[in-house]
Amino acid sequence: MNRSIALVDCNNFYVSCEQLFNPQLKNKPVIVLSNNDGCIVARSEEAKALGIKMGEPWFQIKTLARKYNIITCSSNYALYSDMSDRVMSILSQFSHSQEIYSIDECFLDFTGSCRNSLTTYAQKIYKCIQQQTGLPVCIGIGSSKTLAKLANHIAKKNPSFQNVCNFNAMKLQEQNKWLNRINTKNVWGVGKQLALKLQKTNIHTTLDLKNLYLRTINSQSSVYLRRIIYELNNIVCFELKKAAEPKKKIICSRSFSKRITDFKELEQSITLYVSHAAEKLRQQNSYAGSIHIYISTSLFNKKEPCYTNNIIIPLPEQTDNTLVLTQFASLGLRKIYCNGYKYQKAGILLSKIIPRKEYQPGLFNKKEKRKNSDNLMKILDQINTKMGKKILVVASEGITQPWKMKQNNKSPRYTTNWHDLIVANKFV
DNA sequence: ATCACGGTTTGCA
DNA sequence: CTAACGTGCAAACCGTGAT
Repeated sequence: MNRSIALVDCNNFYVSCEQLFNPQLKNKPVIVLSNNDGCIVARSEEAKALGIKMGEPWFQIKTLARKYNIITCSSNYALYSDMSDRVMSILSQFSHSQEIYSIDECFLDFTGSCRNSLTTYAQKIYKCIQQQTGLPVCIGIGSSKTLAKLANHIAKKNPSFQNVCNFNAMKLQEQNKWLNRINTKNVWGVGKQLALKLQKTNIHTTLDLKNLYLRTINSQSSVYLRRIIYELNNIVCFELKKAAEPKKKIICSRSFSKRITDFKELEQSITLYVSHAAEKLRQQNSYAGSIHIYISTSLFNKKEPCYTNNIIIPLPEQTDNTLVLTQFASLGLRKIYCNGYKYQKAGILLSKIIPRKEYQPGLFNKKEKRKNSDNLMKILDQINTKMGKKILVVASEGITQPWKMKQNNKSPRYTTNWHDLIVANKFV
């Protein structure tokens, strides 16, 4: 049976969230910046029209921004993830199967529903999200995830579709006509490099790629590309993932707002990152067997002396204990730290991750010790959940963190923080 | 010749 | 006045030592 898979994607999600709580931003060029106010990660339609590109470094377009009165926001993840939760929760009510793919998009399975009515049903979903959250979304429907993504792309670019594009309600000829207008680099899983490679073999449009189907059996293309081609031909290769699979690696890294030379400050940042990663580790019920620490000077600044170093520390036994992990992290940092450099970035990586239930204690390990550690972490997480994040922290995170990322223009956390809401209201 | 392993690079979103 | 460019993850790739 042909599947009916929908991809729901919020339009310019971060910008739309900002506009929601500050209506003055509507119909204006607005952009949202990445962490540390580094690069552009979201643009309103008006900002796109001015030629501002995704991923561009902010400082490079500063003059342009001033000239056109482009409104610039730092990213406010507390706000975006809360709005995302609301959207996802509403969407979950429309389907028996939902995969949350990213902060602003999810797949819904509609296989089995009546085909003719699915477009109308999607319109209803659109209206419901609009009414209950105020956020605009687009919905693409196709018989595979890859096609759903493409249908969504078409709905986004062509206002005549009124936010919904349903490939499954379209004649094959018409579908192909649309695919022929889309460059391969817009296909899910095809990036800059693969698109270039395809181009060299004279494959330019998504229809070209789709038509490789019959010729692909013994071709040199990778398994991954073949799956994409199958999916374009209505054969499902990527199923919806019901539950998030546990991560095999957990990374936490940040750039600093100012260059760090001091060991103590580097140690603070590393401690913070380890705490964060360990929290994630515990959320997915895993232990890590190894921790990786790395530090580096700026990759872009050619004038300053360059130094990067890293160390991998195998842990004597797998753990999720923040205190144990931070201790090993500090030891590692001491080994790779070199005095006299201006550090721009630090990060940590947890690997050799195993499910907690697969843990095998060493021959001489005391069972109680493990139990105590588990309980301590449980209480730590419970307190931080109940009393607010960061009520309990490891002391070596430091009190003030002068290196913390730059966010010069962050909006209030309207939906998750009373204090922010009160402050916001005073200015209205 | 082949495999497992682990570090490094590449690619994508 | 100057300098300023994000993050997370998996898969592919590649060298090494063991069998």
